[in-house]
Amino acid sequence: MEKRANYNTRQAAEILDYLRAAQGRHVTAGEICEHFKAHGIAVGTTTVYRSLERMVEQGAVVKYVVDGTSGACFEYIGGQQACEKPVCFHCKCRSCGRVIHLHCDEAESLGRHLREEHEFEMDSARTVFLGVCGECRVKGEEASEG
Amino acid sequence: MEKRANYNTRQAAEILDYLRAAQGRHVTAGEICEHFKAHGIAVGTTTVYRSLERMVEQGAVVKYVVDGTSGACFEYIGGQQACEKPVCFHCKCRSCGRVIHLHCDEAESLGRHLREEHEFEMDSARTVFLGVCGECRVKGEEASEG
DNA sequence: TTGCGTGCAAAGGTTTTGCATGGCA
DNA sequence: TGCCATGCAAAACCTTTGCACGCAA
Repeated sequence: MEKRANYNTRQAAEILDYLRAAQGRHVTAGEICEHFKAHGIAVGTTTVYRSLERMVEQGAVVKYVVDGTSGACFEYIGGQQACEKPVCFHCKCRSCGRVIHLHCDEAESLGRHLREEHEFEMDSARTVFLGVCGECRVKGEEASEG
Repeated sequence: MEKRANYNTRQAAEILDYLRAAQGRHVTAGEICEHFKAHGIAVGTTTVYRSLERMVEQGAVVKYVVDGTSGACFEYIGGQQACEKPVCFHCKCRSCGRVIHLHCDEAESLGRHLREEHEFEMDSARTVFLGVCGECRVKGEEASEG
């Protein structure tokens, strides 16, 4: 289905492994690089950035910017697109990292609106709504981070 | 009450002027610096960043981080009340990279829906709808892969 | 051979920090 | 006088680019 993924190189596999193991957490490119360095895993910085970029393009990974100064965050969502529903949105809590899956009409109608009124074709599989979930809001764990 | 705003310095006034004049548009710190330089207005880079930071703290300005590599965007909202109305949404074309800014009801109602039905408080300032813009769609530059 | 992924080193851009100066209450 | 904003220069960071090498088809 997908164009041949580049996950068959050792480096890409390492990156994906790390991403999978960290699922539910925010991971920056820098963090991955440090991890590799600390564990003697030979994967260069450039490769991390370029591989991540490809994975995002291919939809296996999503990228978002939580804070302009701490680097972009990446998250593996590769297997999550196996929803029967045609449209699936993801809401990610940036406090606890949990991802909520949505199949609601409102999101779909937003997509329709964007397409019809703004000529923008939203890619639901790759769009992540960032925010804070109910639990974390109650706990007031939101705190800081500009 | 309102801690004395730092708008009484010439520099802060210049920044605010620029921000007001650009209302409805997103402005980066770098853009402001360049503008000052181009017009012979003496305001240093450090001051721009620090003033912007204060204005954000004081609520006169909002800061968006749409893309980690192009600098944060700022927008003057000084006169507006701290209402439930999300300020702005962003649609990013992953073909040409352009970012479309939205202030539409549909996006707001999605935010409301998420809050009421899914207990999810979407952070509009950091959520980016990924997709393809009209122009690129027409050009068919997007290519398959999906 | 050809194409793609890799990696080092260096560049590019944004934002922050250190330290001293200047203005206003 | 005291506090805060300012500004220059340099540093710190994150990310991208140029160029050459190696591996797999």
